Amino acid sequence: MSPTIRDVARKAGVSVGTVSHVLNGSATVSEATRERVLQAIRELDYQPDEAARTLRRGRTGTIGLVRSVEHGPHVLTEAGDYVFLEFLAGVQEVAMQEEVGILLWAATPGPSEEEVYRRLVRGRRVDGFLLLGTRVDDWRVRYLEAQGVPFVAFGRAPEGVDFPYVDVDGERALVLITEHLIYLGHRRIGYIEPPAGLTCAITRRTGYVNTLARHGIPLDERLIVPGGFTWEAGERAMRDLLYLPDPPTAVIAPNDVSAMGAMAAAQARGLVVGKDISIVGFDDIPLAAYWQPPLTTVHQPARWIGAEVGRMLLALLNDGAIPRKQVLIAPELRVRQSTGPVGQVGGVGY
Amino acid sequence: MSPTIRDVARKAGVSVGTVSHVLNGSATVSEATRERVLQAIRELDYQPDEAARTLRRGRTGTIGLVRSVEHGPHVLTEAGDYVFLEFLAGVQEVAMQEEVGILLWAATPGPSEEEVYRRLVRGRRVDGFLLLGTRVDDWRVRYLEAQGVPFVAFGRAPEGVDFPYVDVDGERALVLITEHLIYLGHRRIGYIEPPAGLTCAITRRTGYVNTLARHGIPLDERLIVPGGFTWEAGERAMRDLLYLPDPPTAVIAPNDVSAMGAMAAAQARGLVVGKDISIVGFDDIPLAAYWQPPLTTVHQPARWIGAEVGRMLLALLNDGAIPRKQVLIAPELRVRQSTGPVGQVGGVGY
DNA sequence: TGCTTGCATTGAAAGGTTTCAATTCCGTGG
DNA sequence: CCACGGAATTGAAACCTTTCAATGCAAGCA
Repeated sequence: MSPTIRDVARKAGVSVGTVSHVLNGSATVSEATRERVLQAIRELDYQPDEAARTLRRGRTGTIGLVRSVEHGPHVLTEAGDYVFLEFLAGVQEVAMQEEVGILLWAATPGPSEEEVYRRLVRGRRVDGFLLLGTRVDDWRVRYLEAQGVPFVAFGRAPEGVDFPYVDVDGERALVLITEHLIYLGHRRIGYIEPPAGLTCAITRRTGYVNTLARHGIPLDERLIVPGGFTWEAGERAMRDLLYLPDPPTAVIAPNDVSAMGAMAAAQARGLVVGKDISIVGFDDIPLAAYWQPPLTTVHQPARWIGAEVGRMLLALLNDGAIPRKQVLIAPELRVRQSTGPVGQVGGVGY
Repeated sequence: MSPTIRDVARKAGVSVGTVSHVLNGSATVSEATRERVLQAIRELDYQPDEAARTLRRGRTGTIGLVRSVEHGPHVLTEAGDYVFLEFLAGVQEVAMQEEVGILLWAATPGPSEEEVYRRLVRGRRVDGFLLLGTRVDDWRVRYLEAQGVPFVAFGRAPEGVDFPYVDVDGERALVLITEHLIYLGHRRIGYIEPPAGLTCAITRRTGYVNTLARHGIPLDERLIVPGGFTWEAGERAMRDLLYLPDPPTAVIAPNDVSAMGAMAAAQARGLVVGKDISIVGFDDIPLAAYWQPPLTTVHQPARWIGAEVGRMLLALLNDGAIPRKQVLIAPELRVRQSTGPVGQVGGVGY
């Protein structure tokens, strides 16, 4: 069907080797034959078969991106996904430029996810991986390192582990958030945790806990509730916090979408967000600034991170080395109207 | 490095052919040898090389999805992207189930996009394509049909063209929207168009124009302004409409995000949305219901569409045929508070 | 016993490229 | 006129599977 390199060779009156050399610049070819070969390629509309190339070269020109999704029928598009969208946009920008493909896969963490990675790696379908959201004890990291497959992560490496990544400094971010709330007069600050197991859960909590301590505010364990990145998780956590005998006057959510869910729960209780209760998010998704009330949050340049992570992986693939192995971004707090000075304590009629 | 089928054969004491048959069930293999082969595979942690498979089989197990992006440094994540996100989630759901990969690429419409498709098709990198947003005169459709490459589109085929697609009936949607506004008493209804060139621009406009006519409302060309799917496009279009000597009392935007931009522009003029001016979106993105004021819009089940389109393509690839070639979804109007009865005409103080 | 049948297994070709060692071809210097 | 060196080109192996025709073998039947 499709013309092969052999057809081109025949048409141009040269050997297949020569055509290949023209294609790849792998040997000097005289200008005359070069032109003849290119002409034949044009006339036949020839395009090298990528499978054959990959087989021979051992490189695919593709990077892998496996999305971790939870179980259930509607597994994807949980809220972290607005960040995913931006991240992906960044990755695509450099992928487009460098002419590499992105092989997108989805898997639920656990054995089936491991199977996916195994298949992609051992089946040689990709040259390297982008990891999204690193975990404290990350099987993927161990596996890819063991197999010698390059990867770069969006998400900090846990203590004692060393791999290339880009991340916003979550510990520092929580210092900023917590101090902001303390300066507003809050002393009972609720903290909704990111999903357990993620490295960001550790680092952020450290920032929260240390800042309270530094300001002489005793830690109340009941103010720390498990959470997740979804609207529903934020709603639920906020409800739990408001049920406390001595509820918080401010709440820190693990991301913007769950903060919005938390807002909804607070408003359902008749609270005015930014006045009766302060709420802080994380990510600064495009809509955060336009939310009612506009959401105080930490800016996460997901698109830039995506592009950077992509560039780092490509550098790793092309040169085997990387200019700067770990990039930790200083967080910026975007103060908006969802946070405000603490009101009359306990005066939130219920 | 990695073990090959030959290693497995040697270890199990059979020929490579037999191993392949075990792998693919392509011939009857006695239970005893079968078990021996599987054992060898396990011990070696063997995984067939996908490039070699693809080369031999002529199938990649991958479907292509090329995102059309506009020029500029920040090309992606224009607003259609919330829909893209949901759409992608749907596609990924079935891709995960059927164990096929998604090869994601990005290209700006024009010659470079054509080049991308050519490379993917002729380089045999994918088995088929998913098209996102069909155009009136769509080079991609012509090319893929000419090359005999299967594809399914999210977006209706233009008049006289026949290919498999899934879409919400845009014409009917605009009938619903326009009638809703007319019932609320509006007679000057602004219409912001989707980007020119998309098939949906044609079909939707038809619905708008016909409905006005059916209700005896004369068409005012000045109320139809060009637009796009971005926040900024909505803002700009709304500003233009409000500058008219006799501005509209209701405005229809091409999607939710541009509707939000339009809202911002109206509010900047001191108008109360839902009272002084009604605004309607399209898509019903997850945040539309939570917007202030909640946005009246047409629901577009993008996730379901993604899954359906994926299923259709896989059916096409596996069976060469498809149960139902074209799926046109009846639109549902979600009426919320961004639309309301027409106020005192012209009384919008400026 | 000889022959057929059917199952299990094998060997080798084919798929399309890259790459390496080998060859051809020129022109130049001795 | 020969030898040599460098540039251009070639041929074939290698990458790893799948698949098809062929082979081996045992059992069943006459």
